[in-house]
Amino acid sequence: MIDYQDSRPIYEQIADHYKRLILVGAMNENDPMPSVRQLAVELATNPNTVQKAYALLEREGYIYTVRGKGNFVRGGDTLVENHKNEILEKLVMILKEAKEFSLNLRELVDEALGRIEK
Amino acid sequence: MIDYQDSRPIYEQIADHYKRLILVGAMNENDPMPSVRQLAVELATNPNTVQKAYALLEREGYIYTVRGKGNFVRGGDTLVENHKNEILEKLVMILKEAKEFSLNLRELVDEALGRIEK
DNA sequence: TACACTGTATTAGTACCGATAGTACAGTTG
DNA sequence: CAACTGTACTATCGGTACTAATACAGTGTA
Repeated sequence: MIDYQDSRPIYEQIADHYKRLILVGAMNENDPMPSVRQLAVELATNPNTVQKAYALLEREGYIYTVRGKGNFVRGGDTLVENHKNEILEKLVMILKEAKEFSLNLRELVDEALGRIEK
Repeated sequence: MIDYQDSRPIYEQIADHYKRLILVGAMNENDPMPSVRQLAVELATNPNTVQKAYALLEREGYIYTVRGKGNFVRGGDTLVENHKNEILEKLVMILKEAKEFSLNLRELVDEALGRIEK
């Protein structure tokens, strides 16, 4: 699951992995996350690294923590909605840049969509 | 021109500044760039930092260097075209992610465009 | 209560990056 | 030759990101 060739930090890879599982519906509300220690052993990394990943996920609203018990998946449509907004934000940023340089936004978007459909 | 509050490195800010000037047409083909040493003095920074910015601009095709003479703006439509492609790439990346999570691309794009028009 | 599990906090080591500095080299122009 | 261009290389300093080791703290249960 961890790709050491990948330049992205381990904690980020872990976070993204579970973010994906949750958004896709492979994990549901209140499902327990693996314990910090257990996952650290599995991934042959340090509990702190896992913890950093979990902290990130918590900040972004994907999981919640109960001291002494564990981490659990936070459910609801809010998650999907938040994720959608994240993507929307990025999209707006890029399009704003394009607009600054007088590019034709519609044309740009259509071209992009075209490349994906295939 | 340099914003020390900005977390982005100085050399990147310099590069972006001139990239913008060139793309917008404020600088034209074969216009001379300020000399490395001169610009360093102006910006109260180090010649090496400016050089790093110029090296970046050269790698990306925005300027060309003539040993002993200086750096000059590389012109032509290629630049605008390249920049457009850069943006297009980013756009495709984001939309691909959105698609993975079964988001409605058209809807997403329209929402983004809507936010910009204002 | 004791133990085994959970997460939390602190500190330390390592590595990398950005910026600066100094110095030396090389081509161009007048 | 002098004064300007860019180029190359090395060294250093400071900050920050990442990971690790270790100790601390809450929860649940036999």
